[in-house]
Amino acid sequence: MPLRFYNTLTQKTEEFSTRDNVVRMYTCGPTVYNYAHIGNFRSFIFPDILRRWLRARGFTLKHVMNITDIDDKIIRDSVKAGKSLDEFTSVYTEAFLADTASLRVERPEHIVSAVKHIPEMIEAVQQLTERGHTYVSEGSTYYRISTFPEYGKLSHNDFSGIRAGARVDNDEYDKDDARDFVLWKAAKEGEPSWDTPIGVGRPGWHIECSAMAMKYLGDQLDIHTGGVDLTFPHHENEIAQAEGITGKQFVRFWLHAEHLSVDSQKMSKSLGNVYTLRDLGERGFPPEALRYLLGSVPYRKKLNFTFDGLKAAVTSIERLRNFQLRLWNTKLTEGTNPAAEERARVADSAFDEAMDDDLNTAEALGAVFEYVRETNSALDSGDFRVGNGPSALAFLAKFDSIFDVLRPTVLSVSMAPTEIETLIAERASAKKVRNFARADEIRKELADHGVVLEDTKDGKTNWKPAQS
RNA sequence: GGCGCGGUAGCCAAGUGGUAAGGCAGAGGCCUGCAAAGCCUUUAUUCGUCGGUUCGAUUCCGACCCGCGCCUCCA
Repeated sequence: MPLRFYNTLTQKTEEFSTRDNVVRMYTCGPTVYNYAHIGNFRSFIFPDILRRWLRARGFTLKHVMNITDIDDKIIRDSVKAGKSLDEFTSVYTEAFLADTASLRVERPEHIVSAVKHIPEMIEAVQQLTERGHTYVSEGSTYYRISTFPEYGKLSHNDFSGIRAGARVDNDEYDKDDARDFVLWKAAKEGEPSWDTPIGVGRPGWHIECSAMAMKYLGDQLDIHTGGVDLTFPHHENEIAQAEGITGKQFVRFWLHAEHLSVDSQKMSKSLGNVYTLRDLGERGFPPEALRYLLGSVPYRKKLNFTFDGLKAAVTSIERLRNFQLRLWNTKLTEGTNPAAEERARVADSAFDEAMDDDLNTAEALGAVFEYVRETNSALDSGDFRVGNGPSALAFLAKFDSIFDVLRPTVLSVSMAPTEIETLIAERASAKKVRNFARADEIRKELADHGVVLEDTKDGKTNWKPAQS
């Protein structure tokens, strides 16, 4: 079966390909008015896994993500903090980039700042005006959605019941129609603004994504990702803007990531269940645990975050790492077992098939763990030979090229390797004379330094860092 | 009210018109001086409820119940 994704636009799972094997992809990035929480990261780990899988399937990526560094909340909070826009947003932009880096989220080819693209947004608004899609009211420019009959096609909302031209009373805005949205906001006292041909003011939120996406990716994108909550109105408005200008289909595939809840409830400050990556770190969880947890549930399925789930992720990762260590450390007998090669082949194709099916990571992991169990069993029985090593390591490497969790972030070992080896040798001598008390004492000492020992059948002792 | 998603073992979760992947946790066992790691057995006669279609439905259809999201800013 070919690679396929569920497309919000058509509400169907569709085969994916591009003419030139280049994927033009846009991801709605963060609004940098605070530290990102773990729910936000689901929306960024998803496109990361998507990127990695597309590359594994031979595509070249041209991926753009925006940083929204001008909007109402930013203005509100920066004023409150007594900081300039740039002073205020740069803190959270840096934090976001650091967090996503520690979560091993690959950097898109372009990370673009909204405030650095004001001219592009002005031009987009002007083009919409030329095409009769806008009107000005009290200095602000609005998009008149009655000029875009297809409005609602992404969110599958029917807006035909809303009367075009019916004046809507609204405390804040003076719009002709309730669904019209602002493209350019007239300047207000004490707020940052730009003096431009379309007036003194600042951009509306929606226009930045359309303008920047088209600047870097052209008129038509292959994939656009974002959280489900952005489907309406943000992405609907992006379509109205871009297609209002070009008359061409803006995006072929709209992919939306479901939300994360915490203890079955929406994250909110009042419930005290908003967690950041730093919070998890303080509780002893490394970033890859969150990465695994968020990646293990298919992106279109709601995910309920619990600390038990996070612990399970840690244990699962450890199982995979142990397997990798075993492959590295075990002395294998000569030869190649065809059955083991077949297992690797079956697991590999099951993994591919699962990922091709709209990134079914849960099923892909099922293939991985089944393979690990069977191969551990073969290692126990000696049915796994030297010649089977490469296919096993290759499969594990493929898994890790997508999930990227095998490399430990924190090496909690607080002892030099030579010293560890010396103690292991001393323990071996103690064991030889059945001085188990001394042997256990040494093992305890090493454990206190974050070192876990494993005695193997052939009398060797391996060590590994303790899990946090 | 409109649009959309979901209800599968203690928890997370995959899946199919033909009789329930995988992970975590629990229990028992093998291995081990003891551990660690690993393996084996065990844990859903059953997939929200009630009807229907079918030789056969968890999987299709209908109704209902429950949870959630969006419809204003939101990943």
